[in-house]
Amino acid sequence: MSTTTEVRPVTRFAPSPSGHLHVGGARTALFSWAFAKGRGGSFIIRIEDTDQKRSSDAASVGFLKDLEWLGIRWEEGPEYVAPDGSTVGGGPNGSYFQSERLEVYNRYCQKLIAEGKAYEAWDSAEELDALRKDAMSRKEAFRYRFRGEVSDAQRAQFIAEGRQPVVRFRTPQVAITINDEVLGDATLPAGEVDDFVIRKKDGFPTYHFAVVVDDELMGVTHVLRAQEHFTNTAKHMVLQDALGFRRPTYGHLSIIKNPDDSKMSKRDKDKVLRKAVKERGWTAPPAGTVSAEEWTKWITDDNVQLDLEGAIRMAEALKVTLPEINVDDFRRSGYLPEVLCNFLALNGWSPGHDIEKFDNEFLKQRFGLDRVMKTPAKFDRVKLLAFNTDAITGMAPVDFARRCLEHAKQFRPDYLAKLGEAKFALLMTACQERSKTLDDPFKSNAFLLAADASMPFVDDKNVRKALGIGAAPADGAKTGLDHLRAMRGILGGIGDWTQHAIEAAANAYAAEHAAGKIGSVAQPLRIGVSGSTVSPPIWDTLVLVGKASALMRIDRCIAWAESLA
RNA sequence: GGCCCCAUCGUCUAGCCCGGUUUAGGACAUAUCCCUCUCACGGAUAGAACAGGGGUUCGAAUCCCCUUGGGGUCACCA
Repeated sequence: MSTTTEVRPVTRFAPSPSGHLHVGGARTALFSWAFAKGRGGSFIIRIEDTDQKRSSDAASVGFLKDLEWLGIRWEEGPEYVAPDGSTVGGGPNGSYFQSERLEVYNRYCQKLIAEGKAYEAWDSAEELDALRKDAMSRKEAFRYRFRGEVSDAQRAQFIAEGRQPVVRFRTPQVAITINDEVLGDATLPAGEVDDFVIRKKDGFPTYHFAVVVDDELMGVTHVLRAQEHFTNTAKHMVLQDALGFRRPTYGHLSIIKNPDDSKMSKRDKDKVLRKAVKERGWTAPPAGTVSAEEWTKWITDDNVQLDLEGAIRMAEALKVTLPEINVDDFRRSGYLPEVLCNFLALNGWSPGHDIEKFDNEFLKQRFGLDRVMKTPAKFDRVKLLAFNTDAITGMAPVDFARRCLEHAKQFRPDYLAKLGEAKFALLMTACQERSKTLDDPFKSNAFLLAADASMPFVDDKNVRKALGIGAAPADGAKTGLDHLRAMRGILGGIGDWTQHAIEAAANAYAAEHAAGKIGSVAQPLRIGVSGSTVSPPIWDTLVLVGKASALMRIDRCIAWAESLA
């Protein structure tokens, strides 16, 4: 028993506080979770909130909901009540917020100072800047080194000046070999790591110090994290040695990039909006998007980000689509959590044997560090969409309907209100095979929500062709508009407004007047009730719109088409 | 710039560690055709890669070196 307990891995996901989970973070969490859970171990979440400037508020752990949605649950960490009522988190090694563990870090920090392994440094920001500039002028990387003992008199003088010391680690001047299960071993030459800060002047530990102390105290055995931490690992290892801690196994994951090779970032949304604004030459915010002050700040400083609601309104005004970056963005767009996990796992890992489709259970059983990719992956939304499409078309109709209903409650309440239960169910059956996301039934059928008296008709090539506008009909042949006029009369006489009855009437008409070509009748009807040449199957569409609305829309369409001719 | 790491179709990748079984496999995307009331789905077919150069070897995508390209890091941010 005890021997098996010893080999059970403990992993953790340790983000700084955020309201949203970024896809890169989601993948790190997924891999960490899968690694531990597949080996009977446990998975911890810890909040790295040691930066007081990025102060945390209530929304600071909003990303927990995203993790839960993905099916990633944690044994230890912040407590979270899932939508199903169960509680996730808690645990014996808390607090899981670093800002609440200051005395722990101080204890170890004092120990290092007492042993001469760390020391107070009193340099001001200006002095450090000067040192950096100096190093830069010699084309060298700046490395802080112990600058000599500070006498008691000097120390008193600094305190009198109101200066606050930081604590720096006295890094041994030896070569340091980083062991990494993904990237392999790498040796940094002696002197490469400087005397880095372990306690800031505000008394908070730096990331490097807190992470080392917590990983030890929480029993973390395996650390999977972003590749940007790879070189930092040397700092963590010298610290572990100085404190007499064991060394966890490390694995550094490559970053996820955009198709254009840029690093995927939350700023990408603003990038898209700024580009569109620039192209249109807008100098003021469109009405109902963001305030003038927000606009000014945003447009003059590329580092300023619009909040999500503002960004969505702006995107609508600009008619651009915001890139999905956060897990919640994908949820909003109608992606399935199991598909997102599957696809995320494929970015940087593969099970081999040409297996691509799998669930988290499979991932848990098969995931290992030996098959993790060293190279950065580009996030291919098109392939993600294809995976999502496959999952949706392969879903039992009842499941599709149920999940769309959940989605609609959350993001499309207006469709629910307008359609009612029966028509909502019909929309689901009519849309499943042509839906790529849970949002498609709504996103691509906005005409269902339109008012009969004002629904717009698209004036494009396809519409004109289907209606026969602008082109002389072949000898004696009827135009689409002619068919529409005739069908208006036939439809008006149908008492039993069902797909079957409508189709039968249309077929009979087409057989006699359109050489049996139902398409030349269906398309004008489609334009009539939806405003364009694209909709769900036409008989379903007519039922969804309803008889009265359909007739009214067709009348308006005829009048509109006549005005074009 | 110093230091560290990486390199297979357009993209995600299999194969590489343990050289020959590879005319380098799969998926997404692309092209053409078929199906079709629109859109989509689906079916069929096709094109598409070992970054470049040196070695080692009977033989290299697989091992070694160099070049080029890419990434990370060099904060009192994580």
